[in-house]
Amino acid sequence: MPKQKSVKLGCWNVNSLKVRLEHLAEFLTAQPLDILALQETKTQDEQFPIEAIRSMGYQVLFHGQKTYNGVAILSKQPMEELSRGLAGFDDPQARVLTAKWQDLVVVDVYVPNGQAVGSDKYVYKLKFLDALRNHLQALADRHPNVVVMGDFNIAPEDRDVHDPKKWVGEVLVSADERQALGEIIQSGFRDVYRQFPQEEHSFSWWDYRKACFERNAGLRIDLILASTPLAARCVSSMIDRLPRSWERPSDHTPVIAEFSL
DNA sequence: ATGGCTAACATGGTTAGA
Repeated sequence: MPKQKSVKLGCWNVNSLKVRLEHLAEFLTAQPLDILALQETKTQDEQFPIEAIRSMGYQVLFHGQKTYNGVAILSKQPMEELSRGLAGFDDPQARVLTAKWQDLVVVDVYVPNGQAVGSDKYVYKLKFLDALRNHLQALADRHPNVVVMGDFNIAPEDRDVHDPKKWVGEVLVSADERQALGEIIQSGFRDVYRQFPQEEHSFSWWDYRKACFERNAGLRIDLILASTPLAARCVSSMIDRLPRSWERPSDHTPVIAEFSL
């Protein structure tokens, strides 16, 4: 019987890696995760701060572009890059990175925002989610332990929304995108945060405007989804609000899950 | 009423986020 070990994973939309490097170092000192998936690095690969990440004690894979989007996976132990983007979904936007870490397949995802229900960007969001479901299905067919984590830009349920009445039908909560997320989950994944008792009004993103963080007027749109066999090995999950309280923060805060493997 | 912040790119004001 192999010895059980604890593996801690997290995801965080940093809203510019360059601006948030000090916060990242501070966070990883407080929460020495085994794997951290970043979104919105907004960094071209040629300019990626490999050395700064290395000095934090982490290896890193990255898939970026100029100005927008960009994803990166940090880990203490070696990883192998499996793919960039989604098979069969030709996309110039750098939003998905898939890697193998020991027996785990890790998918770092930055789902499109969608701008407004019915817009071109909303249509793109739904197509992206369909391609993401296919990507995850193909991975889960070959690997029992798949985790997909990042900024989904969808609040799964009304309890993930500070004021559901105000948000009815809006992008991030609308029926079609919730349905698309539901299809991913129904294909064999679990939102591990909800496997444990959590405080009401737990959110992962707060608008910079109108003192939303101070009023806890937020949404839970950053998710860790684990394949069913892996989800059974999840022992805890939490949102770490602390980095959102720091000076000049990202508008998102990290989400963490611990597994017994 | 379409604002209110923040970041990138650029160096003033637009694009995008969510």
